[in-house]
Amino acid sequence: MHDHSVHVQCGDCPIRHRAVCARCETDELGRLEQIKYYRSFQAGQTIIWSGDRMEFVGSVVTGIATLTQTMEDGRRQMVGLLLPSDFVGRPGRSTAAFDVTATTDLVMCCFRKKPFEDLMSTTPHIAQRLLEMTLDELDAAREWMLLLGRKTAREKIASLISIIARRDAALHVRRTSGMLSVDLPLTREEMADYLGLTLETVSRQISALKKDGVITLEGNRHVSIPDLDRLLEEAGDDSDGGMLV
Amino acid sequence: MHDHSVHVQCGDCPIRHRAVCARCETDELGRLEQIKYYRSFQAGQTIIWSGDRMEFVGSVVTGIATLTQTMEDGRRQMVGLLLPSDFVGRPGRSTAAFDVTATTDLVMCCFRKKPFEDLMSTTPHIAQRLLEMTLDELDAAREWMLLLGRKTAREKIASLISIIARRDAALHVRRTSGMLSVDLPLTREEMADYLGLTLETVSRQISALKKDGVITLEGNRHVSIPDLDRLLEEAGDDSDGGMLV
DNA sequence: GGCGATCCTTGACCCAGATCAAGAGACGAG
DNA sequence: CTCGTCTCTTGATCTGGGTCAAGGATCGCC
Repeated sequence: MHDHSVHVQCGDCPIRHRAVCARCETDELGRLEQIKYYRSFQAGQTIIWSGDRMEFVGSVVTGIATLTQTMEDGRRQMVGLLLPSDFVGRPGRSTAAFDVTATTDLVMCCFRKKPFEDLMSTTPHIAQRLLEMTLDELDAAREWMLLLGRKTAREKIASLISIIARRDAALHVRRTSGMLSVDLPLTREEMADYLGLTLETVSRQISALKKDGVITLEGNRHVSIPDLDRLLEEAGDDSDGGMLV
Repeated sequence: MHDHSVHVQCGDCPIRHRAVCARCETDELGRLEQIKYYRSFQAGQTIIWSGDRMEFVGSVVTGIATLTQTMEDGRRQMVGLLLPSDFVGRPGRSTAAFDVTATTDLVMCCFRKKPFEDLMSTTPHIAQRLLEMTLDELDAAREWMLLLGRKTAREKIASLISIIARRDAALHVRRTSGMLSVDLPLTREEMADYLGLTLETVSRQISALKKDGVITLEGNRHVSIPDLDRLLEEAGDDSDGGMLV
Protein backbone atom coordinates (compact mmCIF):
# COMPACT_ATOMS: atom_id res chain seq x y z
CA MET A 1 0.00 0.00 0.00
CA HIS A 2 1.42 3.36 -0.97
CA ASP A 3 -0.16 6.31 0.76
CA HIS A 4 0.98 8.73 -1.90
CA SER A 5 -0.70 12.05 -1.29
CA VAL A 6 -2.20 13.22 -4.52
CA HIS A 7 -2.87 16.75 -3.45
CA VAL A 8 -6.00 17.83 -5.23
CA GLN A 9 -7.39 21.32 -4.76
CA CYS A 10 -10.86 21.10 -3.22
CA GLY A 11 -12.18 23.29 -6.01
CA ASP A 12 -11.28 20.59 -8.55
CA CYS A 13 -12.46 17.67 -6.45
CA PRO A 14 -14.84 15.31 -8.26
CA ILE A 15 -17.11 15.07 -5.23
CA ARG A 16 -16.99 18.76 -4.35
CA HIS A 17 -20.73 19.26 -4.81
CA ARG A 18 -22.07 16.07 -3.28
CA ALA A 19 -19.88 15.36 -0.28
CA VAL A 20 -19.99 16.70 3.25
CA CYS A 21 -18.25 19.86 2.01
CA ALA A 22 -20.92 20.55 -0.61
CA ARG A 23 -22.35 23.64 1.06
CA CYS A 24 -19.07 25.22 2.10
CA GLU A 25 -18.10 28.69 0.90
CA THR A 26 -14.59 29.26 -0.41
CA ASP A 27 -13.19 30.31 2.96
CA GLU A 28 -14.76 27.35 4.75
CA LEU A 29 -13.34 25.07 2.09
CA GLY A 30 -9.94 26.59 2.75
CA ARG A 31 -10.12 25.59 6.40
CA LEU A 32 -11.14 22.06 5.47
CA GLU A 33 -8.34 21.91 2.94
CA GLN A 34 -5.80 22.63 5.66
CA ILE A 35 -6.73 19.58 7.70
CA LYS A 36 -7.56 17.09 4.97
CA TYR A 37 -5.30 14.30 3.77
CA TYR A 38 -5.77 11.49 1.27
CA ARG A 39 -5.50 7.79 1.93
CA SER A 40 -5.57 4.96 -0.58
CA PHE A 41 -6.78 1.45 0.10
CA GLN A 42 -6.47 -1.68 -1.99
CA ALA A 43 -9.44 -3.75 -3.07
CA GLY A 44 -10.32 -6.14 -0.27
CA GLN A 45 -8.59 -4.14 2.43
CA THR A 46 -10.46 -3.40 5.65
CA ILE A 47 -10.56 0.32 6.33
CA ILE A 48 -12.08 0.21 9.80
CA TRP A 49 -12.88 -2.72 12.07
CA SER A 50 -16.06 -2.72 14.09
CA GLY A 51 -15.22 -1.85 17.69
CA ASP A 52 -11.99 -0.08 16.77
CA ARG A 53 -11.21 3.37 17.93
CA MET A 54 -12.05 5.74 15.07
CA GLU A 55 -9.14 8.06 14.41
CA PHE A 56 -10.59 9.74 11.37
CA VAL A 57 -13.70 10.49 9.40
CA GLY A 58 -13.84 11.24 5.70
CA SER A 59 -15.41 10.96 2.28
CA VAL A 60 -15.04 8.31 -0.37
CA VAL A 61 -13.49 10.09 -3.37
CA THR A 62 -13.17 7.20 -5.81
CA GLY A 63 -13.94 3.51 -5.49
CA ILE A 64 -16.50 1.57 -3.49
CA ALA A 65 -16.62 0.45 0.11
CA THR A 66 -19.08 -1.60 2.12
CA LEU A 67 -20.38 -1.40 5.66
CA THR A 68 -20.93 -4.84 7.15
CA GLN A 69 -21.91 -6.58 10.35
CA THR A 70 -20.93 -10.11 11.27
CA MET A 71 -22.37 -12.45 13.90
CA GLU A 72 -20.13 -14.75 15.92
CA ASP A 73 -21.07 -17.76 13.83
CA GLY A 74 -20.12 -15.95 10.63
CA ARG A 75 -23.48 -14.82 9.33
CA ARG A 76 -22.93 -11.50 7.61
CA GLN A 77 -25.16 -8.64 6.65
CA MET A 78 -24.09 -5.69 4.59
CA VAL A 79 -25.72 -2.56 5.97
CA GLY A 80 -24.42 0.08 3.60
CA LEU A 81 -22.79 0.56 0.24
CA LEU A 82 -20.47 3.55 0.12
CA LEU A 83 -20.02 5.24 -3.25
CA PRO A 84 -17.98 8.33 -4.08
CA SER A 85 -19.10 11.32 -1.96
CA ASP A 86 -20.47 9.12 0.84
CA PHE A 87 -19.27 9.93 4.32
CA VAL A 88 -17.53 7.47 6.62
CA GLY A 89 -17.43 7.78 10.37
CA ARG A 90 -19.48 9.35 13.04
CA PRO A 91 -18.57 12.59 14.75
CA GLY A 92 -19.35 12.31 18.44
CA ARG A 93 -18.69 8.59 18.72
CA SER A 94 -15.30 7.16 19.50
CA THR A 95 -15.59 3.57 18.25
CA ALA A 96 -16.84 2.19 14.96
CA ALA A 97 -20.06 0.19 15.00
CA PHE A 98 -19.49 -1.66 11.72
CA ASP A 99 -16.69 -2.98 9.53
CA VAL A 100 -15.81 -0.77 6.59
CA THR A 101 -14.13 -2.60 3.70
CA ALA A 102 -12.87 -1.45 0.32
CA THR A 103 -14.34 -3.64 -2.43
CA THR A 104 -12.41 -1.86 -5.14
CA ASP A 105 -9.24 0.20 -4.94
CA LEU A 106 -10.31 3.29 -3.12
CA VAL A 107 -9.24 6.82 -2.27
CA MET A 108 -10.59 8.63 0.75
CA CYS A 109 -10.42 12.27 1.73
CA CYS A 110 -9.80 12.04 5.48
CA PHE A 111 -9.89 14.36 8.45
CA ARG A 112 -8.61 13.51 11.88
CA LYS A 113 -11.66 13.25 14.03
CA LYS A 114 -10.94 15.90 16.64
CA PRO A 115 -10.03 18.75 14.25
CA PHE A 116 -13.05 17.88 12.12
CA GLU A 117 -15.38 18.00 15.10
CA ASP A 118 -13.92 21.36 16.12
CA LEU A 119 -14.37 22.69 12.62
CA MET A 120 -17.89 21.34 12.51
CA SER A 121 -18.94 23.21 15.61
CA THR A 122 -17.83 26.51 14.09
CA THR A 123 -18.96 25.82 10.53
CA PRO A 124 -22.73 25.29 10.39
CA HIS A 125 -22.60 24.51 6.67
CA ILE A 126 -20.72 21.30 7.39
CA ALA A 127 -23.08 20.20 10.15
CA GLN A 128 -26.09 21.08 7.98
CA ARG A 129 -24.82 19.05 5.06
CA LEU A 130 -23.93 16.13 7.30
CA LEU A 131 -27.43 16.17 8.81
CA GLU A 132 -28.94 16.19 5.33
CA MET A 133 -26.76 13.27 4.22
CA THR A 134 -27.50 11.32 7.39
CA LEU A 135 -31.25 11.79 6.95
CA ASP A 136 -30.93 10.53 3.37
CA GLU A 137 -29.03 7.50 4.57
CA LEU A 138 -31.64 6.84 7.22
CA ASP A 139 -34.39 6.90 4.60
CA ALA A 140 -32.34 4.56 2.42
CA ALA A 141 -31.76 2.21 5.37
CA ARG A 142 -35.50 2.12 6.01
CA GLU A 143 -36.22 1.32 2.36
CA TRP A 144 -33.71 -1.47 2.73
CA MET A 145 -35.55 -2.79 5.78
CA LEU A 146 -38.65 -3.29 3.61
CA LEU A 147 -36.53 -5.18 1.12
CA LEU A 148 -34.93 -7.41 3.76
CA GLY A 149 -38.11 -8.08 5.68
CA ARG A 150 -40.70 -8.51 2.98
CA LYS A 151 -39.42 -8.87 -0.55
CA THR A 152 -38.93 -12.14 -2.42
CA ALA A 153 -35.51 -13.14 -3.72
CA ARG A 154 -36.42 -12.06 -7.25
CA GLU A 155 -37.67 -8.68 -6.02
CA LYS A 156 -34.52 -8.23 -3.99
CA ILE A 157 -32.27 -8.76 -7.01
CA ALA A 158 -34.37 -6.46 -9.19
CA SER A 159 -34.28 -3.82 -6.44
CA LEU A 160 -30.52 -4.04 -6.07
CA ILE A 161 -29.93 -3.63 -9.78
CA SER A 162 -32.28 -0.68 -10.01
CA ILE A 163 -30.70 1.00 -6.99
CA ILE A 164 -27.21 0.63 -8.38
CA ALA A 165 -28.47 1.91 -11.74
CA ARG A 166 -30.03 4.95 -10.09
CA ARG A 167 -27.05 5.72 -7.91
CA ASP A 168 -24.48 5.66 -10.62
CA ALA A 169 -26.77 7.45 -13.02
CA ALA A 170 -26.71 10.26 -10.47
CA LEU A 171 -22.92 10.02 -10.34
CA HIS A 172 -21.84 9.56 -13.94
CA VAL A 173 -24.72 10.85 -16.03
CA ARG A 174 -23.71 8.19 -18.54
CA ARG A 175 -26.50 7.01 -20.80
CA THR A 176 -24.86 4.88 -23.43
CA SER A 177 -27.03 5.22 -26.50
CA GLY A 178 -30.36 5.17 -24.67
CA MET A 179 -29.90 1.65 -23.26
CA LEU A 180 -29.25 1.73 -19.53
CA SER A 181 -26.39 -0.44 -18.38
CA VAL A 182 -24.57 -0.95 -15.11
CA ASP A 183 -21.46 -2.60 -13.78
CA LEU A 184 -22.22 -4.50 -10.63
CA PRO A 185 -19.55 -3.43 -8.16
CA LEU A 186 -20.13 -6.52 -6.03
CA THR A 187 -19.46 -10.24 -6.28
CA ARG A 188 -22.41 -12.62 -6.01
CA GLU A 189 -21.44 -13.29 -2.44
CA GLU A 190 -21.39 -9.59 -1.57
CA MET A 191 -24.78 -9.16 -3.22
CA ALA A 192 -26.03 -12.05 -1.11
CA ASP A 193 -24.71 -10.36 2.03
CA TYR A 194 -26.44 -7.16 1.04
CA LEU A 195 -29.76 -8.81 0.23
CA GLY A 196 -29.97 -11.32 3.06
CA LEU A 197 -29.72 -14.28 0.66
CA THR A 198 -27.18 -16.96 -0.19
CA LEU A 199 -24.92 -16.59 -3.19
CA GLU A 200 -26.59 -19.56 -4.87
CA THR A 201 -29.98 -17.89 -4.69
CA VAL A 202 -28.51 -14.66 -6.06
CA SER A 203 -27.04 -16.56 -8.97
CA ARG A 204 -30.28 -18.42 -9.68
CA GLN A 205 -32.41 -15.29 -9.59
CA ILE A 206 -30.06 -13.37 -11.85
CA SER A 207 -30.26 -16.26 -14.29
CA ALA A 208 -34.05 -16.21 -14.03
CA LEU A 209 -34.27 -12.46 -14.70
CA LYS A 210 -32.00 -12.96 -17.69
CA LYS A 211 -34.06 -15.86 -19.02
CA ASP A 212 -37.19 -13.73 -18.67
CA GLY A 213 -35.61 -10.87 -20.60
CA VAL A 214 -35.71 -8.38 -17.73
CA ILE A 215 -31.95 -7.93 -17.97
CA THR A 216 -29.13 -9.07 -20.24
CA LEU A 217 -25.61 -9.91 -19.13
CA GLU A 218 -22.27 -9.30 -20.81
CA GLY A 219 -19.73 -11.10 -18.69
CA ASN A 220 -21.17 -11.67 -15.27
CA ARG A 221 -20.64 -8.24 -13.85
CA HIS A 222 -22.11 -6.07 -16.58
CA VAL A 223 -25.90 -5.76 -16.72
CA SER A 224 -27.99 -4.09 -19.41
CA ILE A 225 -31.54 -3.02 -18.75
CA PRO A 226 -33.72 -2.97 -21.87
CA ASP A 227 -36.79 -1.70 -20.00
CA LEU A 228 -36.34 0.13 -16.73
CA ASP A 229 -40.06 0.20 -15.93
CA ARG A 230 -40.19 -3.55 -16.27
CA LEU A 231 -37.27 -3.86 -13.85
CA LEU A 232 -38.90 -1.50 -11.36
CA GLU A 233 -42.10 -3.52 -11.58
CA GLU A 234 -40.13 -6.68 -10.82
CA ALA A 235 -38.60 -4.85 -7.85
CA GLY A 236 -42.05 -4.45 -6.37
CA ASP A 237 -41.52 -0.76 -5.72
CA ASP A 238 -44.43 1.59 -5.91
CA SER A 239 -44.48 2.58 -9.53
CA ASP A 240 -44.02 6.35 -9.85
CA GLY A 241 -42.37 6.42 -6.44
CA GLY A 242 -45.16 7.82 -4.34
CA MET A 243 -45.95 10.71 -6.72
CA LEU A 244 -49.63 10.48 -6.13
CA VAL A 245 -52.05 12.54 -8.23
CA MET B 1 -60.29 13.53 19.18
CA HIS B 2 -59.88 16.51 21.44
CA ASP B 3 -56.85 18.64 20.73
CA HIS B 4 -56.88 20.15 24.19
CA SER B 5 -53.69 22.05 24.67
CA VAL B 6 -52.15 20.99 27.94
CA HIS B 7 -49.67 23.79 28.19
CA VAL B 8 -46.65 22.37 29.92
CA GLN B 9 -43.61 24.51 30.61
CA CYS B 10 -40.61 23.11 28.73
CA GLY B 11 -38.65 23.11 31.98
CA ASP B 12 -41.09 20.56 33.45
CA CYS B 13 -41.38 18.46 30.30
CA PRO B 14 -40.78 14.74 30.84
CA ILE B 15 -38.64 14.51 27.71
CA ARG B 16 -36.73 17.74 28.26
CA HIS B 17 -33.34 16.02 28.49
CA ARG B 18 -33.69 13.42 25.76
CA ALA B 19 -35.59 15.11 22.95
CA VAL B 20 -34.42 17.39 20.18
CA CYS B 21 -34.42 20.27 22.66
CA ALA B 22 -32.07 18.48 25.06
CA ARG B 23 -29.09 20.73 24.51
CA CYS B 24 -30.93 24.02 24.47
CA GLU B 25 -30.09 26.76 26.94
CA THR B 26 -32.92 28.53 28.76
CA ASP B 27 -33.21 31.32 26.17
CA GLU B 28 -33.23 28.88 23.26
CA LEU B 29 -35.88 26.87 25.03
CA GLY B 30 -37.91 30.05 25.32
CA ARG B 31 -37.90 30.51 21.59
CA LEU B 32 -38.94 26.91 21.03
CA GLU B 33 -41.67 27.32 23.62
CA GLN B 34 -43.16 30.19 21.63
CA ILE B 35 -43.74 28.10 18.52
CA LYS B 36 -44.61 24.74 20.05
CA TYR B 37 -48.09 23.32 20.37
CA TYR B 38 -49.43 20.00 21.61
CA ARG B 39 -51.49 17.51 19.66
CA SER B 40 -53.15 14.35 20.92
CA PHE B 41 -53.88 11.27 18.87
CA GLN B 42 -55.97 8.24 19.68
CA ALA B 43 -54.64 4.71 19.61
CA GLY B 44 -54.82 3.45 16.04
CA GLN B 45 -54.97 6.89 14.46
CA THR B 46 -52.65 7.67 11.58
CA ILE B 47 -50.57 10.76 12.30
CA ILE B 48 -48.95 11.15 8.89
CA TRP B 49 -49.56 9.31 5.63
CA SER B 50 -46.63 8.42 3.43
CA GLY B 51 -46.49 10.84 0.52
CA ASP B 52 -48.43 13.54 2.35
CA ARG B 53 -47.16 17.03 2.63
CA MET B 54 -45.56 17.38 6.05
CA GLU B 55 -46.88 20.43 7.85
CA PHE B 56 -45.12 19.87 11.11
CA VAL B 57 -42.33 18.09 12.88
CA GLY B 58 -42.21 17.25 16.56
CA SER B 59 -41.39 14.98 19.45
CA VAL B 60 -43.35 12.14 20.96
CA VAL B 61 -44.09 13.22 24.56
CA THR B 62 -46.11 10.24 25.77
CA GLY B 63 -47.34 7.10 24.03
CA ILE B 64 -45.94 5.03 21.21
CA ALA B 65 -46.03 5.42 17.45
CA THR B 66 -44.76 3.32 14.58
CA LEU B 67 -43.19 4.09 11.25
CA THR B 68 -44.34 1.69 8.53
CA GLN B 69 -44.06 1.02 4.84
CA THR B 70 -46.62 -0.86 2.79
CA MET B 71 -46.33 -2.45 -0.65
CA GLU B 72 -49.21 -2.31 -3.13
CA ASP B 73 -50.19 -5.90 -2.40
CA GLY B 74 -50.40 -5.20 1.32
CA ARG B 75 -47.09 -6.54 2.58
CA ARG B 76 -46.04 -4.32 5.46
CA GLN B 77 -42.76 -3.61 7.15
CA MET B 78 -42.37 -1.54 10.25
CA VAL B 79 -39.22 0.55 9.96
CA GLY B 80 -39.23 2.39 13.26
CA LEU B 81 -40.72 2.38 16.72
CA LEU B 82 -41.16 5.84 18.18
CA LEU B 83 -41.02 6.13 21.95
CA PRO B 84 -41.26 9.27 24.09
CA SER B 85 -38.53 11.78 23.12
CA ASP B 86 -38.19 10.41 19.57
CA PHE B 87 -38.41 12.93 16.78
CA VAL B 88 -40.93 12.77 13.95
CA GLY B 89 -40.45 14.42 10.60
CA ARG B 90 -37.61 15.57 8.50
CA PRO B 91 -36.53 19.17 8.21
CA GLY B 92 -35.59 19.91 4.62
CA ARG B 93 -38.03 17.48 3.04
CA SER B 94 -41.56 18.41 2.16
CA THR B 95 -43.31 15.04 1.96
CA ALA B 96 -43.34 12.13 4.37
CA ALA B 97 -41.63 8.92 3.25
CA PHE B 98 -43.42 6.59 5.66
CA ASP B 99 -46.71 6.22 7.47
CA VAL B 100 -46.64 7.29 11.12
CA THR B 101 -49.33 5.68 13.28
CA ALA B 102 -50.17 5.98 16.97
CA THR B 103 -50.34 2.50 18.52
CA THR B 104 -51.36 3.88 21.90
CA ASP B 105 -52.96 7.19 22.80
CA LEU B 106 -50.25 9.68 22.15
CA VAL B 107 -49.26 13.28 22.78
CA MET B 108 -46.85 15.09 20.52
CA CYS B 109 -45.03 18.36 20.98
CA CYS B 110 -45.27 19.89 17.50
CA PHE B 111 -43.66 22.72 15.59
CA ARG B 112 -44.82 23.98 12.25
CA LYS B 113 -42.13 22.98 9.83
CA LYS B 114 -41.09 26.37 8.47
CA PRO B 115 -40.65 28.16 11.83
CA PHE B 116 -38.78 25.14 13.16
CA GLU B 117 -36.41 25.14 10.21
CA ASP B 118 -35.80 28.85 10.66
CA LEU B 119 -35.11 28.38 14.33
CA MET B 120 -32.82 25.45 13.57
CA SER B 121 -30.63 27.50 11.27
CA THR B 122 -30.02 30.06 14.00
CA THR B 123 -29.80 27.64 16.91
CA PRO B 124 -26.90 25.22 16.44
CA HIS B 125 -27.82 23.33 19.61
CA ILE B 126 -30.98 22.08 17.97
CA ALA B 127 -29.25 21.03 14.77
CA GLN B 128 -26.48 19.36 16.77
CA ARG B 129 -28.91 17.37 18.86
CA LEU B 130 -30.93 16.39 15.80
CA LEU B 131 -27.78 15.16 14.07
CA GLU B 132 -26.86 13.13 17.12
CA MET B 133 -30.34 11.59 17.30
CA THR B 134 -30.37 10.87 13.58
CA LEU B 135 -27.00 9.13 13.76
CA ASP B 136 -28.30 7.00 16.63
CA GLU B 137 -31.35 6.08 14.61
CA LEU B 138 -29.19 5.20 11.64
CA ASP B 139 -27.11 2.86 13.78
CA ALA B 140 -30.30 1.32 15.15
CA ALA B 141 -31.68 0.88 11.62
CA ARG B 142 -28.49 -0.88 10.60
CA GLU B 143 -28.68 -3.21 13.58
CA TRP B 144 -32.22 -3.93 12.49
CA MET B 145 -31.00 -4.79 8.99
CA LEU B 146 -28.88 -7.57 10.47
CA LEU B 147 -31.93 -8.84 12.32
CA LEU B 148 -34.14 -8.78 9.22
CA GLY B 149 -31.57 -10.23 6.87
CA ARG B 150 -29.90 -12.91 8.93
CA LYS B 151 -31.56 -13.81 12.20
CA THR B 152 -33.87 -16.78 12.77
CA ALA B 153 -37.44 -16.28 13.97
CA ARG B 154 -36.48 -17.19 17.53
CA GLU B 155 -33.54 -14.79 17.51
CA LYS B 156 -35.77 -12.06 16.13
CA ILE B 157 -38.28 -12.40 18.95
CA ALA B 158 -35.55 -12.52 21.60
CA SER B 159 -33.96 -9.43 20.04
CA LEU B 160 -37.22 -7.52 20.01
CA ILE B 161 -37.92 -8.25 23.65
CA SER B 162 -34.42 -7.27 24.71
CA ILE B 163 -34.55 -4.06 22.68
CA ILE B 164 -37.85 -3.04 24.22
CA ALA B 165 -36.49 -3.94 27.66
CA ARG B 166 -33.41 -1.80 27.08
CA ARG B 167 -35.31 1.14 25.68
CA ASP B 168 -37.80 1.43 28.42
CA ALA B 169 -35.18 0.74 31.06
CA ALA B 170 -33.49 3.89 29.73
CA LEU B 171 -36.81 5.72 29.92
CA HIS B 172 -38.34 4.62 33.23
CA VAL B 173 -35.44 3.36 35.30
CA ARG B 174 -37.95 0.90 36.76
CA ARG B 175 -36.44 -2.26 38.13
CA THR B 176 -39.23 -4.00 39.96
CA SER B 177 -37.53 -5.98 42.70
CA GLY B 178 -34.58 -7.10 40.60
CA MET B 179 -36.66 -9.06 38.07
CA LEU B 180 -36.78 -7.32 34.72
CA SER B 181 -40.20 -7.09 33.15
CA VAL B 182 -41.65 -5.37 30.13
CA ASP B 183 -44.99 -4.53 28.63
CA LEU B 184 -44.99 -5.23 24.92
CA PRO B 185 -46.44 -2.12 23.33
CA LEU B 186 -47.31 -4.03 20.16
CA THR B 187 -49.84 -6.65 19.10
CA ARG B 188 -48.54 -9.91 17.66
CA GLU B 189 -49.30 -8.61 14.21
CA GLU B 190 -47.35 -5.42 14.79
CA MET B 191 -44.44 -7.44 16.10
CA ALA B 192 -44.63 -9.55 12.95
CA ASP B 193 -44.53 -6.41 10.83
CA TYR B 194 -41.52 -5.20 12.74
CA LEU B 195 -39.64 -8.49 12.51
CA GLY B 196 -40.47 -9.49 8.96
CA LEU B 197 -42.46 -12.54 10.10
CA THR B 198 -46.09 -13.63 10.17
CA LEU B 199 -48.15 -13.27 13.30
CA GLU B 200 -48.45 -17.05 13.59
CA THR B 201 -44.69 -17.43 13.69
CA VAL B 202 -44.42 -14.68 16.30
CA SER B 203 -46.97 -16.45 18.45
CA ARG B 204 -45.28 -19.82 18.10
CA GLN B 205 -41.82 -18.47 18.93
CA ILE B 206 -43.08 -16.59 21.97
CA SER B 207 -44.69 -19.83 23.14
CA ALA B 208 -41.42 -21.66 22.53
CA LEU B 209 -39.34 -19.13 24.50
CA LYS B 210 -41.86 -19.42 27.31
CA LYS B 211 -41.77 -23.22 27.27
CA ASP B 212 -37.97 -23.07 27.40
CA GLY B 213 -38.04 -20.75 30.41
CA VAL B 214 -36.35 -17.83 28.66
CA ILE B 215 -39.33 -15.61 29.43
CA THR B 216 -42.57 -15.86 31.39
CA LEU B 217 -45.88 -14.28 30.43
CA GLU B 218 -48.57 -12.67 32.55
CA GLY B 219 -51.44 -11.98 30.20
CA ASN B 220 -50.15 -11.92 26.68
CA ARG B 221 -48.61 -8.50 26.69
CA HIS B 222 -46.55 -8.56 29.86
CA VAL B 223 -43.21 -10.34 29.72
CA SER B 224 -40.85 -11.11 32.59
CA ILE B 225 -37.21 -11.90 32.01
CA PRO B 226 -35.68 -14.12 34.69
CA ASP B 227 -32.22 -14.06 33.10
CA LEU B 228 -31.29 -11.21 30.79
CA ASP B 229 -28.01 -12.79 29.69
CA ARG B 230 -29.89 -15.88 28.61
CA LEU B 231 -32.25 -13.72 26.56
CA LEU B 232 -29.37 -11.83 24.95
CA GLU B 233 -27.74 -15.13 24.10
CA GLU B 234 -30.96 -16.27 22.42
CA ALA B 235 -30.98 -12.98 20.51
CA GLY B 236 -27.67 -13.91 18.92
CA ASP B 237 -26.14 -10.55 19.72
CA ASP B 238 -22.46 -10.33 20.44
CA SER B 239 -22.32 -10.86 24.14
CA ASP B 240 -20.72 -7.85 25.84
CA GLY B 241 -21.73 -5.69 22.92
CA GLY B 242 -18.43 -5.32 21.14
CA MET B 243 -16.49 -4.27 24.26
CA LEU B 244 -13.37 -6.07 23.22
CA VAL B 245 -10.46 -6.20 25.67
C1' DG C 1 -0.02 -23.94 -22.52
C1' DG C 2 -0.90 -25.83 -18.10
C1' DC C 3 -2.31 -24.92 -13.33
C1' DG C 4 -4.29 -22.80 -9.45
C1' DA C 5 -7.35 -19.66 -7.57
C1' DT C 6 -11.49 -17.22 -7.74
C1' DC C 7 -15.93 -16.64 -8.92
C1' DC C 8 -20.08 -18.29 -10.81
C1' DT C 9 -23.79 -21.66 -12.24
C1' DT C 10 -26.78 -25.50 -11.80
C1' DG C 11 -28.88 -29.65 -9.75
C1' DA C 12 -30.94 -32.42 -5.90
C1' DC C 13 -32.80 -32.33 -1.61
C1' DC C 14 -34.36 -30.31 2.83
C1' DC C 15 -36.34 -27.37 6.31
C1' DA C 16 -37.79 -22.90 8.64
C1' DG C 17 -41.26 -20.29 8.29
C1' DA C 18 -45.50 -19.17 5.36
C1' DT C 19 -50.17 -20.37 4.55
C1' DC C 20 -54.57 -22.26 5.52
C1' DA C 21 -57.71 -23.45 9.01
C1' DA C 22 -59.96 -23.95 13.40
C1' DG C 23 -60.96 -22.54 17.67
C1' DA C 24 -59.88 -20.22 22.44
C1' DG C 25 -59.53 -16.13 25.39
C1' DA C 26 -60.51 -11.48 26.57
C1' DC C 27 -63.33 -7.70 26.70
C1' DG C 28 -66.76 -4.10 25.82
C1' DA C 29 -71.71 -3.14 24.55
C1' DG C 30 -76.36 -4.00 25.09
C1' DC D 1 -75.43 -13.02 30.71
C1' DT D 2 -74.90 -13.15 25.87
C1' DC D 3 -73.13 -11.68 21.68
C1' DG D 4 -69.76 -9.84 18.62
C1' DT D 5 -65.18 -8.40 17.83
C1' DC D 6 -60.51 -8.59 18.43
C1' DT D 7 -56.45 -10.90 19.45
C1' DC D 8 -53.97 -14.84 20.16
C1' DT D 9 -52.78 -19.91 19.94
C1' DT D 10 -52.15 -24.23 17.83
C1' DG D 11 -52.34 -27.77 14.19
C1' DA D 12 -51.62 -29.46 9.32
C1' DT D 13 -49.56 -28.75 5.15
C1' DC D 14 -46.87 -26.34 1.61
C1' DT D 15 -43.00 -23.91 -0.46
C1' DG D 16 -39.22 -20.44 -1.24
C1' DG D 17 -34.95 -20.29 -0.40
C1' DG D 18 -31.16 -22.67 2.18
C1' DT D 19 -27.75 -26.43 2.04
C1' DC D 20 -24.83 -29.68 -0.02
C1' DA D 21 -22.48 -30.97 -4.02
C1' DA D 22 -20.53 -30.97 -8.54
C1' DG D 23 -18.68 -28.75 -12.18
C1' DG D 24 -17.75 -24.57 -15.53
C1' DA D 25 -15.62 -19.84 -16.66
C1' DT D 26 -12.25 -16.62 -16.36
C1' DC D 27 -7.88 -14.91 -15.36
C1' DG D 28 -3.20 -14.38 -13.78
C1' DC D 29 1.15 -16.73 -13.23
C1' DC D 30 4.84 -19.74 -14.05
